[in-house]
Amino acid sequence: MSIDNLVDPAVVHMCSALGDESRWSILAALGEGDASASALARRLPITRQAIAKHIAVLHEVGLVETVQAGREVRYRVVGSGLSTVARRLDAIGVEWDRRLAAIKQIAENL
Amino acid sequence: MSIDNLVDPAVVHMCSALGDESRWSILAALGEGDASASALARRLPITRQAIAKHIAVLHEVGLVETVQAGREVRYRVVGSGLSTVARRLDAIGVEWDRRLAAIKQIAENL
DNA sequence: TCAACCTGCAACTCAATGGTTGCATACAAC
DNA sequence: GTTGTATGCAACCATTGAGTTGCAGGTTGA
Repeated sequence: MSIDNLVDPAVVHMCSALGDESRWSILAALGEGDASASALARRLPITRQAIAKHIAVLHEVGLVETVQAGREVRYRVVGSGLSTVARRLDAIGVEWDRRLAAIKQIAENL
Repeated sequence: MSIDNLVDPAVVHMCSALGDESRWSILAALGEGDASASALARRLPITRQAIAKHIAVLHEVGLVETVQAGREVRYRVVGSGLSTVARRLDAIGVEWDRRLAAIKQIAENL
């Protein structure tokens, strides 16, 4: 298995989405239960529009899903999205360590 | 266990570091074996200085380690770093899904 | 009808960052 | 000693992106 094959653009985008504190705050807030953008804006120190942009990013990578509830749009965390990227990262990490161990053994046999 | 306790600044920084294509290219190149910044610059389409900055970021979050080899500084991937963040992400994802299932069950019991 | 919401879109500011060039330094080899 | 190569630091540019304000369109309910 090649390392390059393990590098997935989807994983990069997912990590990019997760590399922001505000986005984690939104995810944490949604962890208390589904909420609309306006509801989140009342609890978080940023505006509704900023939250909307963040949620768009999170939705794009599949970390949140939308639930239409009357006139408002509620958002929900998709926990399995995190688990998916976690498995990918772990696989890559294991592969790297395996390769490193192989190189080490070759060096010792010299 | 609270979601907020699961949100770790170290994880955010790690994800931020992994949210860049060039950084993944560097990691992939290092997966072929340890290399110096100059050596990487010959293989990648960006300058040595750009690579040095990226490696500084990767080193800061513990994804690469430095190996002094004479006058040159070689870099090595730390695969366990990926595995660590993977476990954290998976734990958070599982917790979110568990909570979501609990909410669902409460709703069904109404 | 009108007021109070929620939503969406567009334009703007401002800081962070990916990338560059340039220069100075240090070490290795011929 | 000189040449070639490796590193480090600083300044600079261009782009991205987080966040804001402002405005317009829909719903709900009094």
